[in-house]
Amino acid sequence: MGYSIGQVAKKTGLTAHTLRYYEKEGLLPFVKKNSSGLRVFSDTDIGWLVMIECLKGTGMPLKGIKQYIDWFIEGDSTLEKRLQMFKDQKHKLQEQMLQLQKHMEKIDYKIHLYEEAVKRGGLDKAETNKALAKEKKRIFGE
Amino acid sequence: MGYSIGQVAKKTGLTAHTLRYYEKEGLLPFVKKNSSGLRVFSDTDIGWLVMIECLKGTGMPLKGIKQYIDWFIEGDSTLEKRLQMFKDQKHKLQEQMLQLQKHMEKIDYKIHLYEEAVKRGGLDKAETNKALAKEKKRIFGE
DNA sequence: ATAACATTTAGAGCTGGCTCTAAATATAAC
DNA sequence: GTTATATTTAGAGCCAGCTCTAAATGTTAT
Repeated sequence: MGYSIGQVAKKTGLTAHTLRYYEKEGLLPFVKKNSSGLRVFSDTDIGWLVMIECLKGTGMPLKGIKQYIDWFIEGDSTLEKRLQMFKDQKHKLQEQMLQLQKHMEKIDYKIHLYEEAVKRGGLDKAETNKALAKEKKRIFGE
Repeated sequence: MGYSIGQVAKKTGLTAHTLRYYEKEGLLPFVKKNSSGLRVFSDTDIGWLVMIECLKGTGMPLKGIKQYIDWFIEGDSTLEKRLQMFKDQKHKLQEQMLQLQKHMEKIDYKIHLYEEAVKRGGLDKAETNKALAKEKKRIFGE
């Protein structure tokens, strides 16, 4: 029910330094301290950390995450803002996943090219130029 | 067939500053200069930029990208290394996409919670705690 | 030929997100 | 009770990846 900063660090993979940094940046406003001034993380704090990891992992900067937390503290008058934030983040995430899919196709193609190249001892210049021409067309138009 | 740094900047969305920085970091070793010292980007350079964007977009640091370019310059003796690099990057990309999928589930759940909350004018504490307990269990075990 | 704009260089500065230090205090293990 | 380990603070340092500056030179339009 109460965890030391070291325990939380071990379990989350973040360092104690990073946890203190997050607190300083306003991302962990609910972490309590005991009578000697040591941080005691609660289950709720773990929940916030999981959310922080999620938002950070989808590209939201710490400032954006702090905004969400500030809205949470502000209370029910910010429910729509928070909903909108999650909707926006979902949209960004979808675009991100589409982009990664495109990158995956390029990388798959490169793997194909290099597997052929390894077999024959050199890159296929014609194939390489074909791919190049396609990209040039995409960027500079016809 | 030959593009100024400004043209390339406009088309790729990178700034001219960034393009010069990439060159300085060894990412654009094939960009030529004309008789007055101005950069002239070729289709091949555009191709490299597209590859750079792809690798950067999948989380590879510029140093890793430079390593690939150095191997390319080194020639056919590095074909296997380059193949392996792309295979490693594909693997990382797959993990990344899985992770994003998990983040998406969390965000979808939050959207659901906040849509309910907006309807009723406040968050469902019971629901919130349920999700919290699940995360705590996942991180700290039983 | 002149004005407006683009490009060059070396190098300084900036931002985000940590990461580490040092010296003091707290807790745990024996 | 003493050692070993953990935590505290304020503040400095670090790294990646840009981003900008200034002063000189090049290019384009009229």
